[in-house]
Amino acid sequence: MSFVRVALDVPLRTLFDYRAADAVSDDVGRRALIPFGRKIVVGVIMELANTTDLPLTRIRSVLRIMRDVPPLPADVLSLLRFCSDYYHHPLGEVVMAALPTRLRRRHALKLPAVRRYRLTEHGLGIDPMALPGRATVQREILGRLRVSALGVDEQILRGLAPGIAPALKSMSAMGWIEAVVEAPDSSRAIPGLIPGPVLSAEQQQAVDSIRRESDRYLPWLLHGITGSGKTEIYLALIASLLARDRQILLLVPEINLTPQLEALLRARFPDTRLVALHSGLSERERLNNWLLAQNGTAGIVLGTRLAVFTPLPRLGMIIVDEEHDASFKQMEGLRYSARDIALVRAKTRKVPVILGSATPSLEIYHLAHGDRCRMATLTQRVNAVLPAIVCVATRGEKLIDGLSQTMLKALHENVGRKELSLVFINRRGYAPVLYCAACAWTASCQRCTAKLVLHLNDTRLRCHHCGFQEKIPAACPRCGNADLAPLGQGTQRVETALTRIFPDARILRIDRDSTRRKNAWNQMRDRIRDRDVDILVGTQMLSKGHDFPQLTLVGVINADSSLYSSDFRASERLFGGLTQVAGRAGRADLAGKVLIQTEFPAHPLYQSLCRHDYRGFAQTLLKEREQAALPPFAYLALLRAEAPKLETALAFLKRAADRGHSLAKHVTLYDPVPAIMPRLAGQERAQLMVQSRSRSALQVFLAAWLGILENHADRRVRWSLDVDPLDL
DNA sequence: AGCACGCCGACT
DNA sequence: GTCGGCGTGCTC
Repeated sequence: MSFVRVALDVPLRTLFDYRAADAVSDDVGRRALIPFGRKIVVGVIMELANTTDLPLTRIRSVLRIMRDVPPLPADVLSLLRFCSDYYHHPLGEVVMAALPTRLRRRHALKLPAVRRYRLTEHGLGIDPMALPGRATVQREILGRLRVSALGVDEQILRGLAPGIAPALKSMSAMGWIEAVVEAPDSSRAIPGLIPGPVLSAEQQQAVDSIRRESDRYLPWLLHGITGSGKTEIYLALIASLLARDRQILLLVPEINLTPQLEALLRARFPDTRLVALHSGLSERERLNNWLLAQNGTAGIVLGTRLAVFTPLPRLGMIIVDEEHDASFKQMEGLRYSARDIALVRAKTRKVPVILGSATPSLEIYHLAHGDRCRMATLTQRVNAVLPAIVCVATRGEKLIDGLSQTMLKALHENVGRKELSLVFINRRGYAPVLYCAACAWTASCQRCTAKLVLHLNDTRLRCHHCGFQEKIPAACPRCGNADLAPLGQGTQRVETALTRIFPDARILRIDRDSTRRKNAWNQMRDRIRDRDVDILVGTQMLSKGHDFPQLTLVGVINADSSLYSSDFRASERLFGGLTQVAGRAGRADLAGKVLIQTEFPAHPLYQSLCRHDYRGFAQTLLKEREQAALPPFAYLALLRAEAPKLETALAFLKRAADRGHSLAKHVTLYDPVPAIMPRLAGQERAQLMVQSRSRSALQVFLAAWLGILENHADRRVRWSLDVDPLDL
């Protein structure tokens, strides 16, 4: 009798046994259609078995093993198992979350025809420039096909512009181009390569040392200051791997960053099939790209954290760009760190993994000082020097909408020189607080422990945590005073102030609100590139990986707010964030200057920042972390609980702690406390921290502890475990 | 999670 | 007399 053990998308820590007479070992990793309760669902076969622990009467039969796409390979299955064990999350949910949504459903798949187009003899003789001016799409296609003698995948062409499909049809009809239909795996050929800039000695050295060790598992921290050309290193490494017929997995923090990098990769490697994998794709694109990665056709997979689970038969290297970025950690459900999982995956596949950053996480920086991780360092900017960073003391200063005289003067001069300036505030909206001067009332969210943020362009108060919004009251709801005042600065307020102070300057605000409209961000980037802007006002969005070549002045206001936060990672993040914004200044041939307004110019963080001294600052923080037994010198887990009443959540955690104490060996359980934001979207939240100097002791404890917690579930409380939490 | 079963309050 | 509230238990 043969059985299969199936992973299902249910929050249960078990696999489910089914009868499957026709199952063979090649079916492990395949999807199966099965009856579950009174529904029919899709699961993934994790194991074959000859026996089962259940009475045979309870075993049902698999309806169909779905052999339409190849099975998940062994290394992905073991990675998913690892994830489930390490993050203590039900295996079924982990496995199903790693599949593209289309594959989680039972409907038959329409599999994409892999078709590429190439120029015919006739087409080769057509001069794109000789086409009528309005034939932009045809010109684009011809231009693209001219670069690649091998032809270009239809999917890639379709991505070039809207209206590609009909153009392909008519161009085929005219005999300019022809379609080549081929079996999925036959498209490999020696990839063409457009040479990039000549590498600096330092860059070349980094590339050489990584290349020397590229046949085994080895993590590399690529620590390169902003503007030092880390991307060129990735490209050089990618080129050598493609030449050896290997696939590269390139992970980036956010979708925002992919279009630029994607364009660069496509330009440099015109014959290599590159696929993107992120949540911004349609289900269909996601499935197609995933399949191209899985069957080995895609040479480069560029994706966000979810791409770390993609099957890659010829994987040769994993690159994690902006390794320190918090977006690599998923904050709900399976709370995994794609950066950490990338390390595990590289290890099982015996390939190198490159972790790039100008401001590495202390975890990785510390790791790179041991013998299990190498470090390659870039200390010089390509064709530029680092900007001068200067603190502007604001204590006792009179500020105009948050801006000091020094800042305004610098902006004035920079605008006069026709150079680009950036004012950075990490807060969108007009003002973070609406305040009644008569009775000290402030507008706060009914559902969260948070103040409502004043948005003046649509005259509403908004909660940035739960999305609640309402009209701005005409008078104080508590005392009737009609004189309500906005307190503090947001991007809109600074934009308004600058417009007033510099009436002739072209000012552009960039934050989540101003870029919400589709394509808005692209248009804004074009405006900046075309030098149609004098002053940019923006949030974090601006600091992540964007190059603004003419930017020479960066002003930072309200940086102090996170200086004395209760989160032990706050200063690491502040230093990193400020280094990243500062790094936007002074590229190409123009010197840059950075002004940071602060009440505490003598603070060691700012002192290190002004000296561009990441190393010194990191060493100070590491010493503190070691003394306090915090990561990377200890390992943490957080049991989070939420309930309608805080007392319920706290009581649950208290009971959990009581049950845990007897199990705790080399593990410390702290007292349950309310979360940083005790109420969020109407739910009250608390958390319990578990700490250990030993990762394995922590793991052993968590496994035993969760077993107990599951048997004492309180249905009023929703709880979850966060291993290696980033936010406390 | 989802969905059944099951036992107590206000309605056609 | 029933419709439906959500407590409890189960899914191979």
